[in-house]
Amino acid sequence: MMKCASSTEEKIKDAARKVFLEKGFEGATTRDIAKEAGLNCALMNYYFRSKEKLFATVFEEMLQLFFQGMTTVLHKPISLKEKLVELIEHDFQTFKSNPSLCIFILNELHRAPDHLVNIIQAAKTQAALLFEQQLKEAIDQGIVRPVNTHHVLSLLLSNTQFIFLGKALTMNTWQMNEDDFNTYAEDHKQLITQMIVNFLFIADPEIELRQHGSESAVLSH
Amino acid sequence: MMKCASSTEEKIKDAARKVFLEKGFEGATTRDIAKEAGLNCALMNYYFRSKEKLFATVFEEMLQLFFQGMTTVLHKPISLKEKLVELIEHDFQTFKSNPSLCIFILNELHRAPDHLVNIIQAAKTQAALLFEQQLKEAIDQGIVRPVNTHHVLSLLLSNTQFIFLGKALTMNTWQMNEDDFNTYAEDHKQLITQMIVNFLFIADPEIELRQHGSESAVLSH
DNA sequence: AAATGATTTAAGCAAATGTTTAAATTATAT
DNA sequence: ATATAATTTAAACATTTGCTTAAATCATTT
Repeated sequence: MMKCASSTEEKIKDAARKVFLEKGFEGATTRDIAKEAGLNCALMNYYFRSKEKLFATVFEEMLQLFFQGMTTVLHKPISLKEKLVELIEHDFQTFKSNPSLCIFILNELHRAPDHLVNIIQAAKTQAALLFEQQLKEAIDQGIVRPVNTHHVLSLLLSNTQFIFLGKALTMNTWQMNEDDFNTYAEDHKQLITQMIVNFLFIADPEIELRQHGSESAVLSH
Repeated sequence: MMKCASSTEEKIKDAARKVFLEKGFEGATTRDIAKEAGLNCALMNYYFRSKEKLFATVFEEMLQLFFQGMTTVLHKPISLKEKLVELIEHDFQTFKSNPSLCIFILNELHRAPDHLVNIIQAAKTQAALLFEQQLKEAIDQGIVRPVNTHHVLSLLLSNTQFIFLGKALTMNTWQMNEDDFNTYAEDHKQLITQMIVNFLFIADPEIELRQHGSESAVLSH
């Protein structure tokens, strides 16, 4: 009864993912996807009912993958500071291995806000609240500057996303090749990690001086 | 010989700007634009030769406007710190009054990198070098942490853009109305200004304690 | 092997798209 | 006023689009 359904289905999804990421929803055509998959274009509607449905499937899977990584980090039994560092690391890794992902997600957010909002709402309850609680505790303990969860998440996401959003521009403007860019991205990751941690965590001079040496030395006159 | 060319031309550009901003290049149709302008759709090709050319015109004008503001700030005879603050203020203002502008620009960067790159290259030589020089001087004087110009510009742009890129998501996720969002954006502006300035400028305890009171107080144990 | 149901294909449909055409209208110069 | 050139319009053109159809192919069951 079944020949190799899952195989073709996967081929279509793979092709769709690639083409949608590259050209966006409107920019991609069903024939583009079929060609990329090396399949008849009617198959697209046989397995998924429409371009819209195929897109939604691919999009949700991709977002799922992204959130899964974040959720894993958020659930780890580690300190808030370690969590922040790992979240930044995770985002950098994700977007580095797939630079089109940011603009793809942001585009969908602009095209059909409700779609993304619904997915986020579902994922939110899982682990974000845990993070929020941990942040609040740290604030209560006077370890962290009093700041809204939302602001913190914005800081993380904006600083990790942007570098990859502007990758083409950066490489061109500053005459970089792929290696140069990776070096630059790595530097920037260190920089924003330091900046965000320094900003959020209220420095305990005794400890901070040993941990961050040069950065904090200047504050100890 | 001329009836009211410039008037119709402007009407088309206004309509195109609006529709392109809303739906992007592929998402917008020539008929959408004609309808928005209340004009026959053949006029679009009479004044601009093609959809692509119309888009390029509108896009370049919009980018010009954005850079003009930045250039003005960069040319002001003020300190580096004041410049940073004003740049952040300018970007926030620009994107606040036109939230679609970020995604629009980033989209074009993804769709046709060369287009944007050429424009930027032309604008770059004007005022950015001036900023770079001022930054380097400050670093030499030990006022500012040794950091690349590019990193600084990334910090500015990423933190100002992101909040507006994710506006729809933010408002929905955190149940905000337009006023709430504006308040949040204003808060975030203050926060990132403080964070970036604190990070870049090497604090002179004597002065900093008076300027930033609560933030730096903790560092003075 | 024959029958059945799942999968794949080629062909094409209806609508939409960017663009052109040729005629109609309007403004301007003589 | 009339001729001329600029502007505007309705209609249509050729492609491209998402999607459907109906026949062909393949795998599985009996």
